Amino acid sequence: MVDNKIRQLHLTDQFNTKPVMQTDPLSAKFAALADPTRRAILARLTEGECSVGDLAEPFDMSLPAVSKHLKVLEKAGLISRGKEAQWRPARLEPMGLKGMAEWLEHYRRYWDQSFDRLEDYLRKIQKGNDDGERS
Amino acid sequence: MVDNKIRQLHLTDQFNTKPVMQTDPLSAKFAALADPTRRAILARLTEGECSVGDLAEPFDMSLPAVSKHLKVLEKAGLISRGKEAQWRPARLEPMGLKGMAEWLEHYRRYWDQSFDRLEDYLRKIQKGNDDGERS
DNA sequence: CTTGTTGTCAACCATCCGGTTAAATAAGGG
DNA sequence: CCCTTATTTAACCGGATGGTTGACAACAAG
Repeated sequence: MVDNKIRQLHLTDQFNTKPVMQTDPLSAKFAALADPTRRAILARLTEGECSVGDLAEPFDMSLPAVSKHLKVLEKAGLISRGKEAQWRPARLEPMGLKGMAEWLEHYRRYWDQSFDRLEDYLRKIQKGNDDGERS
Repeated sequence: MVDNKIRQLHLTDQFNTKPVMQTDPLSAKFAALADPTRRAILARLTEGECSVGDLAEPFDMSLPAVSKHLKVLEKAGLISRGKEAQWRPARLEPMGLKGMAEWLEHYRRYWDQSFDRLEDYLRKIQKGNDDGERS
């Protein structure tokens, strides 16, 4: 009970980003999009480059929070940041989503092409496959 | 100022699936894929229905861990589970990825179509857009 | 040089996440 | 019945995540 509180005394979040952390690029992209705020930010950026303050305005959320979201998106390669006087405008990184799109494309046949017939087919060969493997 | 935090304590992970937790379906799907193990499980399932034990075998990981991953994938609607004697085989849910594919499709033009020309274009209109908005 | 605006950094906090081990459940087969 | 096999549940642990507040850096303009 008490040890829970003591355990992490001098390691704060920004500090311990260094020790661990080797996320592959694809995971980083998926993780970045697994948050509605960040998806909304991306959507907003399709309308054009935008300052942090303007991005933060529609979200009931502090500025640092938005700043963190932007950092996540940037690390994932989905946006890039500029520097214009005291503004750090964010813009969409056009190729950012390509990796995911390619990954998804690999699975396209499972929903897209005549999937009702395919679904039957899948269940059939699946039955056949692992009946032999287990025992 | 912001009191939208319910903040309950003393709830362990399986138990507190009930109190809070209102993840939208799209976030759940992206989050589910933001883990290489789960993506590998999906890949494996394209080869056919598979038992938990067989799924766990290539990953140096305990059985409960795999079971949890499967639960995440199931909640995200990416797989479904069967019941065959004492086995609970998992199979790919063909329509599971469709939502994400549609979301991504919405951004397709940002990387796909003659993007080098488009990139220029983007930066241009972005500059123009928010010069007027701020100040 | 001071002041206001914009944004980040640092520390903190509660919850979530991905793993563990140990125990419980489910089903089949002597 | 008991035993074995397959899987889930429970409790726990440490790091990651998403938010907060407060301090500070950078720049523009009086």
